[in-house]
Amino acid sequence: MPCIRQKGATMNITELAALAGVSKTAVSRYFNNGYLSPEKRAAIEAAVQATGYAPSEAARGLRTRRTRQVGVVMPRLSSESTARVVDGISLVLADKGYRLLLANTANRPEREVEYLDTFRTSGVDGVIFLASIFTPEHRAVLKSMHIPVVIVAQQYEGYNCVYHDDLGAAKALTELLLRRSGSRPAYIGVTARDRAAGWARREGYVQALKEAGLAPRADEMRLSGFHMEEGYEQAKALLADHRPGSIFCATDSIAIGAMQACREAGLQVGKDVLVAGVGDSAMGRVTAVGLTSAHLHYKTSGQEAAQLMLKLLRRQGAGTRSICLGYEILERESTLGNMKPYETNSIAP
Amino acid sequence: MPCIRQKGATMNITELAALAGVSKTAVSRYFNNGYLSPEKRAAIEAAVQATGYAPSEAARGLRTRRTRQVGVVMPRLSSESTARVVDGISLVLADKGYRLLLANTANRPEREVEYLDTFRTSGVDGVIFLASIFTPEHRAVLKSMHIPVVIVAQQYEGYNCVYHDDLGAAKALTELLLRRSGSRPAYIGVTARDRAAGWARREGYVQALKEAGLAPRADEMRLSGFHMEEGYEQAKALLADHRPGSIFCATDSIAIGAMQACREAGLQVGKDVLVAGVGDSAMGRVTAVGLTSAHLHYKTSGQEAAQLMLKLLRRQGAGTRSICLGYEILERESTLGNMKPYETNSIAP
DNA sequence: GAAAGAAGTGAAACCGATTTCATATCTGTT
DNA sequence: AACAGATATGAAATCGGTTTCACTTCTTTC
Repeated sequence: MPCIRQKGATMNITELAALAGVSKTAVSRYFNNGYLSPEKRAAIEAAVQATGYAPSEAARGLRTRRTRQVGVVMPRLSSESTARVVDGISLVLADKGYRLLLANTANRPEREVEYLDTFRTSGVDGVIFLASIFTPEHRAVLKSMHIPVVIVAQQYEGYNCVYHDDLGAAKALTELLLRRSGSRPAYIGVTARDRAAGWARREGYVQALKEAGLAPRADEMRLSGFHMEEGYEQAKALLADHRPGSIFCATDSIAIGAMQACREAGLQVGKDVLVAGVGDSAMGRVTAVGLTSAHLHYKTSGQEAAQLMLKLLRRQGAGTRSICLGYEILERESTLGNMKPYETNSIAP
Repeated sequence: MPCIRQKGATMNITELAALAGVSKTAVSRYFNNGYLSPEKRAAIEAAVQATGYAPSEAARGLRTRRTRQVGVVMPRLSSESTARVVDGISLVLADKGYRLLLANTANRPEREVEYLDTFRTSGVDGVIFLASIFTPEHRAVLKSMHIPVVIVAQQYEGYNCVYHDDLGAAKALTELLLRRSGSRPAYIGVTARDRAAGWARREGYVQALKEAGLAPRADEMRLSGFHMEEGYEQAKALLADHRPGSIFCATDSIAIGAMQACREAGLQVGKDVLVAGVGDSAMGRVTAVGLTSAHLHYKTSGQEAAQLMLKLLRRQGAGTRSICLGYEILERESTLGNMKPYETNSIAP
């Protein structure tokens, strides 16, 4: 009499083998494309169809030391750019049968190290790291990992990186502001400890100024946080001191806060004062005055990072690889001045 | 002479036990709070500190049948509401030592079923399901899962759910539009197969009309997709037919598209035509005319779902539980008419 | 002071797969 | 006809933990 499995219990390879009338080795071969006669293959297939059996990932992982899981460490999910990157990663990985383990550090850098360590011990096959700042501790933990690591949005020598041309984008936008306003743009940015959004974008601004024969001035450069409100405060302070003809902001959120401050100061954005941001956020496309920004290919960077990870997991290629993605300047009303727009504020993509 | 492990190799419990001079049973007890003398505990602690040893999750999971992983199935990450929910989930789960396995269905419902099945076999301890539509296949797969399931953003009898009062929010907003405009609001929504964002919000609109003694009219109710562009198109068509005094939109994205269409038709939003949406998106807070919307507690719903999941994993409480979260109406300029605002369009939260 | 219970211990069985190994049966080549 | 190589097979070892079990020692309790 056949043994009926209890509800809730899962069948194992031995039982399935018995059901199909083959050895468990044969069943294992069925799932791993080993030598197997067509007859056995068919018998196993039928048994699998009938029972819905699937091999235990835990047992498989124990023996093979591969979990088919990739860990992703990120500062926070509720940020448009991060969400887009993770979206890109998940699409590519899922396609290749990898699962994605998420670690949300909620903007606490100490947690980044903690999670990297969790991943090291919990047996993921690789880690994709959406870094913001990079401390010696980060370096130490990354060194101690014996699995592939890909860093997204930041460039670090000796690591596999997928990043954006933050400097180029910032420089191009600053040049645009210079041309359109005919005067020195001010700057509102974030901490330089964030080498991409902080340092590189500021450096782009500085280089553009210098190449125009202008020396950057500390009182025209302000440090803000990532939130709209902080951009608003810094812009307010800036407008109280000087009255810049234009403001380059390191992120769209800051720029949107800045535009609000300008409006409240009685200035017409896009005319009296020009504003540009970076990131091409959904918000910047629907503001009162459309925000000029640089589109960074976030989703693509996630996809590229995942592709790179897959290559590393297949042990393809030696050494580390760096992929730099470009940018695209989208000019909207916030920098029009008296010129014709390159692109108007439209809801079309 | 002590055996030096090769680089890249991980130590196992037997080796650590040897190093600490105890049995592997003792080491296991160390990590699972079993009977253990203080002396042995100290010896093991020292060995763990020295080597950085951590038990293999695969081996542990094989024996215990618990992975400390919770699967999350969601339609897409690059949506503000979804990202906020997942953010909430991850915060609570991480805090309790659970890891989060992400399945991004990229808006393809057939993938939802596929991923639920993957989770069933890959040994997660529980599944949180951010459902949009619910087919018989969904029901079948969910029935066949012998692990806890929590459904977020939708309410289904017989399942553990955390959802929003979509009907109430829609009704309240429609009533607000009725009061402010003094005329019949039109409606732009999404497919009723989505019982929360589609059916419930439409029902809220219909109920508000009926209670005001008005019969809903099919030609004033239009079906849109979730994208801004589709809201724009539907609003354009609506404005070509009638000229409604106000439009209630099932989502903020649709509403923002609709506002754009109104503007292009030469109508002043908030005066000639009132517009409201649902979701309190970041975009709606920065539009030319601030968008009146209902704040839904997305992050909280993620946290509640995770809490509920933890309870289920601890086998606490019998039967299923449903948690309904409220809403908060945020009135901005898009519905002002000639009234004083309840809340002005400010960048403050 | 005997019995009952709690605390502490390690050998061995066990979880469910993959991989090794020894062996057998087919091809196609010399 | 002998041989090499590819195909096919299943018993047994293995991965690294947890759990069971049999047993010892130390407290309480009556």
